[in-house]
Formats: sequence, C-alpha cells, structure tokens
Amino acid sequence: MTTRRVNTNTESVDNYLKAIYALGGPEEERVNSTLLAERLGVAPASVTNMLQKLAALPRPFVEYEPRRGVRLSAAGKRRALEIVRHHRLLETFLYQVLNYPIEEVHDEAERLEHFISERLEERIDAKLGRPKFDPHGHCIPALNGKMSKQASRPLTDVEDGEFAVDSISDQDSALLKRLKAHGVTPGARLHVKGSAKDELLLRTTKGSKPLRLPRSAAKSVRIRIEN
Amino acid sequence: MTTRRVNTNTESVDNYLKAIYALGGPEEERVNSTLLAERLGVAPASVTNMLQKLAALPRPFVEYEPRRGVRLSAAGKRRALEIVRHHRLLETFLYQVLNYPIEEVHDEAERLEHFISERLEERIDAKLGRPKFDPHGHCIPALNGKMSKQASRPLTDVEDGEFAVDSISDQDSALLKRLKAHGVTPGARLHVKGSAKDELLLRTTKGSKPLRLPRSAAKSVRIRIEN
DNA sequence: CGGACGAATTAGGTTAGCCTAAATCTATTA
DNA sequence: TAATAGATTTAGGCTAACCTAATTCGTCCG
Repeated sequence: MTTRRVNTNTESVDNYLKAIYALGGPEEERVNSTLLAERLGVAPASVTNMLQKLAALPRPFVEYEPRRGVRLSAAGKRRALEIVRHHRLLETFLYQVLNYPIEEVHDEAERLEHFISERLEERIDAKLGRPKFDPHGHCIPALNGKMSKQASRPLTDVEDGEFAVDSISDQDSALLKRLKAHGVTPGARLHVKGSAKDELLLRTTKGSKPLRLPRSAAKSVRIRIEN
Repeated sequence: MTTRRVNTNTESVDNYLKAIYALGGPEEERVNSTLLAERLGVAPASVTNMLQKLAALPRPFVEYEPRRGVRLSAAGKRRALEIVRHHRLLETFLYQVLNYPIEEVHDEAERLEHFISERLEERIDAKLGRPKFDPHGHCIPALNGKMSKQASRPLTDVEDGEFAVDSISDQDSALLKRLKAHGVTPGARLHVKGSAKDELLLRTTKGSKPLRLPRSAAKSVRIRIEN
C-alpha cells in the first residue's frame, strides 16, 4: 500500500504548465481546456485528464475549477518560469554562441529546455554574462523566479505612428524570418501606417523595403510603451 | 488495419544500442542479457523484451539469438555510433566551451545526447573545429559513422614500464576526479610499477604525488600502443 | 421555460517501457 | 546420466500519456 506518488517531473507536465502560463497572459486569467488542447496539439479529453492530475498533487501545480478553466498555483508558476528561463537562456545561447539563425532557436530550445541541469543552466547564464533578454526581446526570468513585467503592447492595437519594437513572438518561424529580412527586430524603430483595414504598413530605418503585415500577424509583435 | 509501426526513436532504444555497442567491445562480441540489464539498471526480463522488439523491426537494430546474446546489426551500429558521436561532441563542448570539470561532462552529455538535432550537432562540431577526440581521449565518430580503431590496451594488462595515457573511461566520475588530481589525463606519460598483486603504482611527470590504483580501477585507463 | 449546441468530462482503450513471479533452458557437476 | 544452479524467457501487471466515443453541463435563444 505504497503512497501513490505521481511523477511530476516530466516533459509533458512542463509543457502543460508552460502553455497555461503563456495562454493565461500577464493577468494570469483562467485558461480553458480547448485552447490548451489546441496549443498542445492534444485532444481536449487529454487536457482534462492532465489538469485533474496536476490539481490533485499534494502540492498542486494548478487551481482547476471543472468547466471553468485552470490557472497556475504559486508552485506551478514557479515551475513554469523555470522552464521559460531555460528556454530563453537556450535561445540566447544558440543565437549568440552557436550562431543559429534567429528563426531556428525556438524549436531547438523547446526540446532541450526539459533536460538541462541546474549546472548547465548556470554555466550558460555565466557564459552569456547573465543576460536579461533573449534574442526575441523577451525578458529572461531570474533564478529566483522574478521577472519584471514588460511595458509593452501588441502592434495590433496601434494606428499610425513611430514606435520601438519591444519583442517578437518566437512561435512562428516563417514570420520571424520575414520580419528579420525587413529589419523588424527588437529595438528597431518602426514607422507604422495602420490605415488599411486588415493590414499594417511597416517601415524601419534599417529595413530597405517596407512591409505589409496582416493584422493577424501583427499580434506577434509588441512595441514599447514610452512614458 | 494500419501497419504496426514501432517507435524506434526513443531514448530507451538509444540506450540499449549504446550499451550493446559498449559491452560488445571492439570485437563486437555477443552481449548477454544479464550484463545489459546491469548496465542499464533494468530487470533482465525487460532486456529480453526490448531485444525481441529491436530484432523484430522491419530493419532490425540487432541480431538476437535467444539465450545466446545479441549483437548490433549494421543499422544498429550506425545508430549507436550516432549517439556516441553526440555524446562525445557534447562532452567536448561542455569541457571546452562551458568549462565543465572533466568529471561532470559525462552525466550531462548522457541526458542531452538524445535530444540534439542534426543542426546543433553540426554547430557544435564547427564551433569546436571538428575535434577528433573528446576530453577523455576517446575518438569521436565521424558523421558518416567511421571511427578509427584505437591502438591501445587497458592498463590492467601491464607490468612495469613507461606509457602514454590513451584514454580514460568516463563512467566513474569519482575515479576520474582522482586521476585528474594526480595528473593522469589523456596524453600524460605514466611510470608504472605493477609489482604489487592487487594494485599499480603510478607516477606522472606532472602529478606531484604518486598514485596507488587498484587493478580493478586500472581497467578504466587505456594506454597507447607504440610501435 | 425548453431545447439545442458547443464545451468539457467520463468511460474505456492503446502503447511503450518497465516490473515481479513462474517456467524453462543450459551447462556443469556428482 | 541425473540433479541442480544460474541464466533467460514467458506471463501477467502497472503507469504515464495519449486517443475516441459517449455523456453531461451550461448557456443562450426562441
């Protein structure tokens, strides 16, 4: 009659926590199963299943209200941020030390983030000089799990004007490549014409050609809020 | 009635192939289940199970004669060498680029070797300048799977004399650390007194203190054959 | 208020990789 | 040559993480 101890240290658990973290957004809102299922490429039933497990742990990773969605517990968030830290350190490392093209760092980091030791994490961090941001402009959580909120908003929101690029989502590698080709990288200054209904017209000082970006893609770009 | 396709790309399969490769030795002799079970930290029954699967693949990884042991097929050997290449490149990388202490590279590489992409393998190889040997003195298999046989023999064999260290097994981290402390590293010259029954007396030019090494540990050290 | 629809959950099944216990070989020894 | 010890395999289970199909819930609409 051994106490049933669920293995909480799996790649799969990592991925659920990360997805909940990402989908919950800065407000850490409850996330529903369907959305999670889509993000994870898994059947909704599988999500329900896993959420029940994560919520039933002795020290639960999530608060789960059936049919009302999940959010991370403190422990869950801590864990999610660890993985995010791994991911972003790895991306930075691949980019800076191993000369990966920016649009390829994500997939590699996605696989490795689950398997690097504390020691390797530390060595990479040291080698990079304790970076604060990854090559997409995302903040790298500190060892203690602290991460400053980014003062930024999605490009989707804007009308016309001039802005500085804060960060770019690493989820869509083709888009990332295209943006790079037009000089749209973190820190770049952007002249935006948002007059057209479904798309934005972007121009950078560096980028030779202007870029017509569907608003649907513009949500992948965040711009700095200057105040 | 979909053709049942066994997933042949798992960490577990990797580990079996690597173990068979390692235990088979340069002669690629048949390896028996118990030995494999011990090496892999798994019950003998589990080994039998896996061997049957590996032998039953459309393009089998092993030749398996029940109760007589296994050896790798050509495909199996190719695959094993890929993993060994990953492992040794990673060890070299951790050692040279990330300043790992030699006795810690093994465990980290052991985990990561299963998850690095071709691309990462290539980048690491390039960064290191296409190294031929890992920090333990082991030959790194080429991309095409070729690996030159090492002209060396175990230190266990020798009586007295002077020798050059060829390589040191990475399996026992404590031993590795001790050897390092006494200057016993690949390439080092070794003065050996093998007169005592159960142990060897080693002395290097670099190592300050002489080292008394049980013959059981001496099998972890290989010396060059000069001819 | 009664459907009806979509979202979520439950129920039951699969696969990989492991386990223990029981059965069966093999090889050696008396 | 028979007995037996030790190695190996077979048989039967378990868990994690997934799946599909069937069911249930909640909300919203006529």
